Amino acid sequence: MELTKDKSRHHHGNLHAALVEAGIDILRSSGLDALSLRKCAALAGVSHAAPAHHFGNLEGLKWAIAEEAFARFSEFMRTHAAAADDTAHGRLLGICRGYLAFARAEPALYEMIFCLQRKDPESKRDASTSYSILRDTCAPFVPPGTDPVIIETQVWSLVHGFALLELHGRLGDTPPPDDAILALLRHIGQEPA
Amino acid sequence: MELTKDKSRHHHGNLHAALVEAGIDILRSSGLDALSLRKCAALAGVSHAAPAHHFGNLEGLKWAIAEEAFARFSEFMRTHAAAADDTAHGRLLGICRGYLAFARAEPALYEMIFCLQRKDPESKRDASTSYSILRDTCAPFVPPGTDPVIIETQVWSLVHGFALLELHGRLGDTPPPDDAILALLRHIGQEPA
DNA sequence: GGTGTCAAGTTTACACTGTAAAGATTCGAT
DNA sequence: ATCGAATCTTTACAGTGTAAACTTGACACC
Repeated sequence: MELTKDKSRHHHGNLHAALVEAGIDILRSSGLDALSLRKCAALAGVSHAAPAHHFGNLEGLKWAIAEEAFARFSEFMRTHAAAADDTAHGRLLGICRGYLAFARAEPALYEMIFCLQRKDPESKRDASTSYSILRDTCAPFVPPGTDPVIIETQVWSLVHGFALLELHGRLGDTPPPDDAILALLRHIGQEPA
Repeated sequence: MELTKDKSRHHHGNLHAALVEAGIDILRSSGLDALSLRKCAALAGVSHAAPAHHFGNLEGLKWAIAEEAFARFSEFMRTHAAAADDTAHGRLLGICRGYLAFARAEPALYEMIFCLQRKDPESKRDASTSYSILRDTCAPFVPPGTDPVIIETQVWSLVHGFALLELHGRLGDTPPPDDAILALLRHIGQEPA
């Protein structure tokens, strides 16, 4: 993917993708606070007001980046889940470990995907970035008569919370190992003892 | 607490607290993106460069606000935990419900407390805002020979993740009820069945 | 082939932000 | 009473988002 446009041509051709790519580069190298419309424009070799034409405003660009980041997250999870375990618990632990691995490998993208807030309330896009891999992996643990969303949300909350506490430095210098936290999932879907 | 200073006097007297108070007001009414040094200064009736003298830069002000927010959170949790249940599980559920209640009542303050990132790495303050209420409440569930931090982190991760997923709108229009998610804690500290 | 239309970028402009530097004011210890 | 230091103001500057008017080029249509 070429980021900088051909200066001789007035039309870029694929500015939308180039700006998102530039944004991801900035996010990775300098973090969320460094992300700006003007820097993305400069990185794409385009005037500073060009991004507004494509995304409306900064929030629009951020959501476009989040969309692309979610696509990469999904692809990461798909390949990670390919290492299939034969037990349902093994698969569940596998995707949770993958989830944590992505959060650590791409912390800025992870926050864009799961923490970005919408200020435009009239935007019709649904913010619930549900991913079917989690649903499928949780399915074997849903007791009859209970809402599958409950089981999924329990798993998601535990892993998401652990990821963010660690990313935000709230767990001190030596956080507990992943499997110690994920051990709680051995009781997922069970009735109380 | 008077926010605006007496115009006749050059010294404010308690500008530090007044600026933090102004910041909390802005956070509550307009959210994190609206928080700025200049707005806090204006709300405190002081020149726009005054905050830098107290907090160094914007990040310093944010951490000062986070500190005050954490004090209020602690006070909230202390009074909330006062409604003591006689069982250890009842107490655990109680503080988790209180935690979620605070997150919903003060979402901006909650994010300041638990999500603010440090860019100044040389700052000596520890970001691990551990609160002893959680530790005490989790103590009865720590099996002999295991690190208490593991149990605390399991509880904290579940509740923190759930709170943030809901705050960030990732759980759709009808999130599962709190107790359905907290039901996972009935197995906290147990050996696998 | 000329023409109209429209999307894609550019230019210009403005208000707002953080932050640095230097000056003014006041407090407090001596 | 005086001097130093802390506190706040003033001034200045670079960077930011965003709106408006303008320019360029692509493309269908006759």
